[in-house]
Amino acid sequence: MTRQRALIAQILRTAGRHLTAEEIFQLARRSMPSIAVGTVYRNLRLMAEDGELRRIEAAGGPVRYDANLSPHGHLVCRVCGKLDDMAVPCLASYLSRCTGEDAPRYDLSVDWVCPACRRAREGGGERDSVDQLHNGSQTYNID
Amino acid sequence: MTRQRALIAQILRTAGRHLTAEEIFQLARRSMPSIAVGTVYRNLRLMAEDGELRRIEAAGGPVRYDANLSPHGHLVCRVCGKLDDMAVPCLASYLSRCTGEDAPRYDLSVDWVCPACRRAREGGGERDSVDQLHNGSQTYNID
DNA sequence: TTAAAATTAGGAATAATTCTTAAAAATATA
DNA sequence: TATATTTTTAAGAATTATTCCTAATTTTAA
Repeated sequence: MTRQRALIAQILRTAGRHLTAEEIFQLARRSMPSIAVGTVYRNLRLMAEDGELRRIEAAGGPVRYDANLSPHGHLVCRVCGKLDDMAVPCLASYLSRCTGEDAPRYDLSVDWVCPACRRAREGGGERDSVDQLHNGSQTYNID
Repeated sequence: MTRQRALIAQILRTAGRHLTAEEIFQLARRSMPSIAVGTVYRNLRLMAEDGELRRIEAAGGPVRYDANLSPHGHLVCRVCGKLDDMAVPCLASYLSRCTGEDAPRYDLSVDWVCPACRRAREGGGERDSVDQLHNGSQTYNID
């Protein structure tokens, strides 16, 4: 565990959102100006291999990294590109049965139009059902 | 619809597996030696935007393209890299409820060790339960 | 405290993809 | 059908994301 790796891990834990390698590099050099971009990539790769963080390959854009290790999917707005977390109950246990993995790692990204962009598109006014669904909790029965 | 685009669509439909842009380019130039790599990329992007084909971003490797439009996930072997299709019943309808999309497009890739690599690793011998799942209707070998 | 092993900074190299431009092809119009 | 307009193409330069290389530095082990 080097100072560089500790810094990268801390940035990701406190970010509160999904950062790209480049964003992590820019944040890291604020407190450690000598850090190299290759160091950021190498440590991100190693930590992902060790399961200390998750790689997420969201549609189109560059790879992002997530310190939240609990299984979840991602919603990608096709209008503004915003990335949201999404609970997918039961998916992990279904995949565990299919693959024989104890804790299967998956990457799920779903294309949608986020509530803000949907309202802008539809001219505002009516509240649509998407907001309620997104803020509520769904159950996913796969059996 | 140009000759180039028709060729690309036909290659993907008859491939029987998930091709990268580079593989599609190599196959295309056999019957149309003048085709340019940029043309392949542009048409793949346009066709994906139109929903005529699916982009799949499997862990690590380059983007692959899939003419199979029915919703399904992908299994990626972490040892040999082989890519298999995988049925995920109910996921599409769950995502439809969450996102408000009629036919939500998703990209699901799951990290596992395929049956062949698992046997090689464990020294062969015992049939494991993964094989049964794999040979059943859950998954089919595509790559 | 010193030796060995691992990691770093810095930059070159690579891979995948997009962009640019003039020419060719496709489509619309007369 | 001939011609004008629009779209798409080929070719390759440019860009973006990422990995690789090397000597120097840092970390770990003895």
